[in-house]
Amino acid sequence: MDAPDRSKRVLAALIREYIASGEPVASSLLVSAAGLGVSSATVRNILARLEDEGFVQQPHTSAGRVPTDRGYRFYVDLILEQKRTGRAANVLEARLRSEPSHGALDSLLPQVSHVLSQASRGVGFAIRPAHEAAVFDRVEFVPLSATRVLVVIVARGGHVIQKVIDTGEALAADDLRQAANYLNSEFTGLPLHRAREAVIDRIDEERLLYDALLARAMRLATSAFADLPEDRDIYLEGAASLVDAAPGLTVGTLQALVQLIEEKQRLVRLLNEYIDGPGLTIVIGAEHLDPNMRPFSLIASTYNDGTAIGTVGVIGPTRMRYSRAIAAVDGAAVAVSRVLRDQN
Amino acid sequence: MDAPDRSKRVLAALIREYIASGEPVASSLLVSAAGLGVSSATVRNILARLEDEGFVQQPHTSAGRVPTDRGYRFYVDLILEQKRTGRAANVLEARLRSEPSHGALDSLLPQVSHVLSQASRGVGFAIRPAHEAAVFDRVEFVPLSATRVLVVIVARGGHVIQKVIDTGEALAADDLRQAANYLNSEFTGLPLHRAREAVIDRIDEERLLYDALLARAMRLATSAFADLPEDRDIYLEGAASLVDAAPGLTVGTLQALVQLIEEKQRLVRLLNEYIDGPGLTIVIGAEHLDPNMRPFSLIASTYNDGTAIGTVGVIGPTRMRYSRAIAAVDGAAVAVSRVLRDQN
DNA sequence: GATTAGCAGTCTCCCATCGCGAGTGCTAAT
DNA sequence: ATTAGCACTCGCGATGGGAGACTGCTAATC
Repeated sequence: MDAPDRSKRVLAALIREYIASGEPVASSLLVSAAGLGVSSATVRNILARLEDEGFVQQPHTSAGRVPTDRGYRFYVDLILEQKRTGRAANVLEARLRSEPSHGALDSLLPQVSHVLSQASRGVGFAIRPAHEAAVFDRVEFVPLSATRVLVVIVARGGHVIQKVIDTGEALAADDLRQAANYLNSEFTGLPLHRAREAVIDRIDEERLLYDALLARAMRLATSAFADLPEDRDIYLEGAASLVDAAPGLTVGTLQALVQLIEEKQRLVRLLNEYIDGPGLTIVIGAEHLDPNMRPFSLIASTYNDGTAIGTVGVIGPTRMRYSRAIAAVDGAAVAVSRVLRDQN
Repeated sequence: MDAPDRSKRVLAALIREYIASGEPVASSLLVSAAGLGVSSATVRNILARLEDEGFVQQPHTSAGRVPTDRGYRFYVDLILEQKRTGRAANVLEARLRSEPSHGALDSLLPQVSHVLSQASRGVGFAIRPAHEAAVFDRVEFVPLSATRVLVVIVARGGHVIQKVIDTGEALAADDLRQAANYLNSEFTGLPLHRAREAVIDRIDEERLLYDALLARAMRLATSAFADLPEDRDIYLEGAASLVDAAPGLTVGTLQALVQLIEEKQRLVRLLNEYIDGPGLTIVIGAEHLDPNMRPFSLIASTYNDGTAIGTVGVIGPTRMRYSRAIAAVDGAAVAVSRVLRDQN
């Protein structure tokens, strides 16, 4: 192993070649394609070594080599070392800013998922920050029928959460307005989960017993803040392109994929298992916990709007254009963060 | 053709058999399974005739028969003749009513799509009524930031439509409230599209020039009612089960399917092409306009809440349990309509 | 001691061949 | 009109052989 450097160059070249062609790569092809000044026999020796080490593998004895997931991991780490994220971020940022939109997440994220899907050969996605992290700004009650009320919670940054509650008692529009005013004067600025706790604490205070208005406000607040939908809006595009990669996929795998698209919240759960901090998260093939995801790689990164954290990323076949995809995901995360921060 | 009646019985039996087994049906099997008192040779004669007429077909010379799409059409029409919709509707209705929900569409429709997906071997879906048909009840403006306002339009029946608009001028909470009050007093009870027209008419009236409040209200109303999101909420379940039917499907077909799930609005567009009135719509295999949909059948029906019309239905392989699926879809439409009407 | 040319070996892929079995169509008898 | 009987057809799976693609190994070379 006295020329580990050359080994690495060969491995990288092989992976690039395989990503481009999809065919097992022969030693002779490596010699001509990647201009290393050695013979195919030498390359064969190197490849044999790489195979022992688990970076490549032969579909069958007389075939060329194909990267293993471990090989891809090496390649990805190599890319991460020399990453220059700048370009992609700037291009995307310019594009996002040029949008005739309010620059709100609603218009940003679909575009991001679109761009990401094109950069990889797979599914691009973009997920909103979770409600929990949001900061309570204001609540508004809109009466729908005698006892049903639409609760509109406005979070800092203009993000809106809503749900319908049943009050169990008939409330006049005025009652609702008073309650809203009270809650808005009391709880503004608290993170949502803190606000919920604060409401619960307050309920124990005795003066509630004597103040009907207060009591009503707190009852409303309790059901308004309870069970906020866990759903995080998620934009997703390009699933159809994954079907191209399908030939050779298990039925189970294909189903896992379809379920991921059909019930988007699954994706959120999947990501929660992996992401533990800001920055890039990359999970390659066999590194997946769910066996059905093993034919795929996941590249994700987080953006934040100053308070809350959202996610953007890509799911594609393990044979993915990593270099491009990583730049795109990383760039998208940076671009979205920047656009959002300028907003507030 | 002196015993067309027997032909029909044979055809129906063959289709039932094929739907159950998925295997080409042999003449001998038909004799034993469907108790017609004739020999297999006779059945073969009948089958030869049915094949000439295009109702069945042989995968290859020495195989049993498989129904054609035309055969399925015959079968479906047969079912429709003797349909007794009652049972399924009642079972489902009981189930929907027992829900601890507010009986709102939000909780009704997911359940419907679930039930329908189980009844067929495919995708069950349920679509909300289009906004356009909704009747305007009340509007509410919730300020988000200096110039951004959340518009909440409440339709008769408690259905909520919302969008964010940019007012272009800073408006105080009081301004917004006055505007809302004015709009609510003027336009309540109008169908949404009529309300929009009414606003436009009103703008031409000259007194607007002299009344700042009025002018502001109409400006708000204009952007509030314009470009209401066309998106019709759509609940969909069971896409993964269609993948089972996949072996033998074209890549294009599989992609069409995935796109239908990924971008649900496509389904709405698809349905718009077919549905022209209330009641059952059934499109079988080759009857589809989109070639990629030809491996599938679609069964849909409409429900209505007194004013607006929504859709429920099923998409599955042409080899579908039609009898069960039709009963389920029809029943679901009836059940949803009944539950909704009792609500109002 | 690393590299390389050359060559034998291996394995896939493609094609043709060949029974087997299933189920038909046809014919002749009822 | 129905039916029994039988020859026939065709798909399917197994078998085998030839071509081609790359490799691993050996022995020569720098």
